[in-house]
Amino acid sequence: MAETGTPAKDQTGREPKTARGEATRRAILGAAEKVIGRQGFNEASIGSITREAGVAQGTFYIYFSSKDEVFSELVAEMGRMLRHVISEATGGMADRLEAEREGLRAFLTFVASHPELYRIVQEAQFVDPDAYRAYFRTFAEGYRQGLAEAAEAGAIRPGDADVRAWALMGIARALGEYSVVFGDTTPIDEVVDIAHDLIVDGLRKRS
Amino acid sequence: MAETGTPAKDQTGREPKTARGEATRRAILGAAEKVIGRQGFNEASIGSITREAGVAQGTFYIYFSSKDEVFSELVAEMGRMLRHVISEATGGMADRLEAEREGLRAFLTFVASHPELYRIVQEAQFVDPDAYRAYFRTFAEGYRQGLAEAAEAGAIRPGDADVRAWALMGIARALGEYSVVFGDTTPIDEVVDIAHDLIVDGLRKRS
DNA sequence: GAAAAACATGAATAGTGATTCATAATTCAT
DNA sequence: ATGAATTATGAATCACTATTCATGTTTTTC
Repeated sequence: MAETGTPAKDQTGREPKTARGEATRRAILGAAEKVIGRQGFNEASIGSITREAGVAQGTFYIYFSSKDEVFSELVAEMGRMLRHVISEATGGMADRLEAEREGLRAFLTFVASHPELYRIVQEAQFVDPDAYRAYFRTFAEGYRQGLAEAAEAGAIRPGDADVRAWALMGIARALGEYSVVFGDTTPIDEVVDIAHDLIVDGLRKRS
Repeated sequence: MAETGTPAKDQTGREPKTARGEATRRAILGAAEKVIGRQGFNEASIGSITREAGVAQGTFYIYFSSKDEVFSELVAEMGRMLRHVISEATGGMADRLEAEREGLRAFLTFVASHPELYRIVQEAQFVDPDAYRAYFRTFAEGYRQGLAEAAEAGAIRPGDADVRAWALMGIARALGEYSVVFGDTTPIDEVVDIAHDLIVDGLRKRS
């Protein structure tokens, strides 16, 4: 009966039923994150993943039904971790503009310490478009709501929450990429302050 | 601009020396844009590209030395076209903030009419990281300069031009993706106005 | 108008790597 | 302890596709 916890997908690689199996599955997932994050989806062979995990090639298929499946799982994991980290950071904040700042800081901090996961999400656009869109839609929807409520409450200027949500996500993403992909070394706190200043007050000079 | 015409790279597929060859090369490049843009780099086989172009498989290698090479060429082409379109749109503008608006509009318009090229640039991050970084660095540098000069001249509030350039590129990119990848149908002009309002005046409510 | 140069063909090659499977080892339940 | 379930192995399979090449066609050159 029970059978909760089962993602209800297809006949995917079955869940381990032993501590030993659980450990092996984790090892493979961790190795996949490392190897795919480093070499990209196509360069990362099942062989290189299992080698990194220290198991035989066939073992992979005990826990995952395909190369794509392990990838999707990583994308979903990234989404969960990120949402957790951000909501943790902005949880009790009353001031929307401050929440904006702290959310950005949490995002950039997380990304800096998980560059592999970051690359994986980017690549998901091509490897697993559904997972990619789900990832962004989930974020965008939460963001949109927050902005809409803040505008409603008069905490920020009114304006289309949808487009704003995408624009602000775009800033976060670009700055994450700036450091991860382009290797910029400006300290996160500085980047956050500069970007937050732009987000809050815009470019226009005031008299 | 000028340029010699010979990219000076390695022993790449040679340039055509005949009108006929020129036409074939163009056909292949166009087919590659269509097929790779639609199916992604890895799904797009040389066979599918040459079929689309209406030539034999071997013909591909008369003009390109590898699958990667045709890809790089497309990325470079996208960069050139985009820079041209944007500088065309913002060329004589005195007001920096207006230039910002028109640049964004030009970008979104271009992207909407060339969704394949857009996807290709995104994918370049994994297929040809050097081309990808070159593409963004070139944009970022131009943007940075524009912002720095505007700040210098007192046309906008002072602030780190580098981070701002990346943030603003991020907005453009996210909004482009919003329409191309996520199929949003909000008219470009509306999106531009909302985003420009945010860029210029920020989120903060003023008394 | 003939040899040369350029272009085109598509079947063959050749390397790759995801997935399967027969077999073996380990762990669990009783 | 012992049969059943679970987990692990890694060599073999199998499909796929980038690239090459020997040959044929078209265009240019003189």
